[in-house]
Amino acid sequence: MIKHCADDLKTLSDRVFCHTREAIVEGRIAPGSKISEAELAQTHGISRGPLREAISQLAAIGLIERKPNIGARVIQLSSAQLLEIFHVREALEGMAARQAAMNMPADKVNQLHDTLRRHADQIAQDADHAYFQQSGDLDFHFQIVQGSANQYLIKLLCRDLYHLVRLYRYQFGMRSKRGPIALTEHQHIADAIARSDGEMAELLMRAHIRASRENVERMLRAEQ
Amino acid sequence: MIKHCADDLKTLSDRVFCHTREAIVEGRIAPGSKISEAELAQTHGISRGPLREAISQLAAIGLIERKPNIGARVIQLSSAQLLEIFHVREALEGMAARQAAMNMPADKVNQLHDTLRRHADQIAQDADHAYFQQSGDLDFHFQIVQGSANQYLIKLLCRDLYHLVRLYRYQFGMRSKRGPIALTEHQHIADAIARSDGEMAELLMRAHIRASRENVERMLRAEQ
DNA sequence: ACACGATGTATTGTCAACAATATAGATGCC
DNA sequence: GGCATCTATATTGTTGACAATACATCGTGT
Repeated sequence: MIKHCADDLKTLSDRVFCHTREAIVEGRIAPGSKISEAELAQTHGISRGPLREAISQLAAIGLIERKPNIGARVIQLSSAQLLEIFHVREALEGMAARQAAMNMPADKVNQLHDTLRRHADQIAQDADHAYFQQSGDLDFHFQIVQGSANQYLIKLLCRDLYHLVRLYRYQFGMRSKRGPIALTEHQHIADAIARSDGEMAELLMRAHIRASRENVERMLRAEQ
Repeated sequence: MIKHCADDLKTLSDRVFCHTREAIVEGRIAPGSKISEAELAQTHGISRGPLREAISQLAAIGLIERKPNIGARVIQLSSAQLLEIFHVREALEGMAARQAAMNMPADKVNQLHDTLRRHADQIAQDADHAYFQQSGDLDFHFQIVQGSANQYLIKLLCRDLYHLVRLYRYQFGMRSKRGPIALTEHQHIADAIARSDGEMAELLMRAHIRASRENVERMLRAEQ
């Protein structure tokens, strides 16, 4: 299970940043809603100084949009933006999978397989695969990105992009039947990494994300 | 020529962010040097409030590192980090070139060719190709990324990564003889985009960045 | 009834003082 | 002499008040 907030957050702005990020991502703060500095400061019991820094950070990772003298709003992903994110993920995570195949140490590969076994169990039990889709999926992707050993890539994906992914899952609230299929794809990717087959790992990862995107596209079309 | 600072920067923190970013990227603030809030605030004639927001933003784009209760330092790119950035660029700009081949409007393609003609002139005149390497090269890459029409990708590259690229060029101060070769590669990429050959555009862009990286690797080896 | 402008209110941007933490230097001890 | 500890200083984190900007309300004229 991923820990989204480090627990050694020393400054107020870091703590509020992290809490507010989770609140946004989990939909407790509605998409598109305005963020009032005074109000948020009061709910957290802090002054506006550190709060504004937290808001800056949230804007930096793209979760809120800020306009000078006007204020900050939680972003509302359009379907176009959603697909953009998928395209970027395809490029970056494809690369991550390739690098992971080359750099991931044996014990981390074992951990990856453990994770997948847990996911298989959960899918067997959980009829509508809610857990897997919301949290387990990202768990897998996280581990691979971490395995790439490219710090810049890790920061890009784990610090910024994945929170947007989490946000859209709440915003669009999609629940496909892809759970079991996705798990199989995950297993094939993990196998390629285990054999240090970077080429194949990238190919499979790209196909996996593309399939996920195409699934979303279908659902978007069906929606209207 | 790229404009790095928008001129409608309404708030103090935005202005100081932009100025300081340029100062760091151009080496006027030494890599690794500590950033004193009081000092910087005084030189800009502002108070520490907005200055701290500017520092947060600089940390968000990765130009400085900040530790709670200790302070902020300008980053000092290790050669390993430099190569990481090249790898990420290869993936992202490869994708950008492919998308640009599909989405770039005709007039923008013409502009791209104009830029390359100007670069050819400059290389013919400027014996050591200083201009081209420092500024012209990024000019070309900027236009292609813009042509991808993927807003998230554009933000990723233009807002964050390119400033790191500019920084390393000052930090490592490399001056290779690749100018003319790079220009040729640029022309081939532009041609592929003009024919809407996305596959080829990506291939050529990746090769171009890879060649650039390998050149840097050679120079790093030669240095020690 | 509608458009435009003035006024008052709410919100954001900025500042200067205060609190908390870390760094540097001096002192004492082994 | 080297090391730990305590103290003084400098730097960062936080706060509440003030200034500037945007928004809503009301009024006026056509």
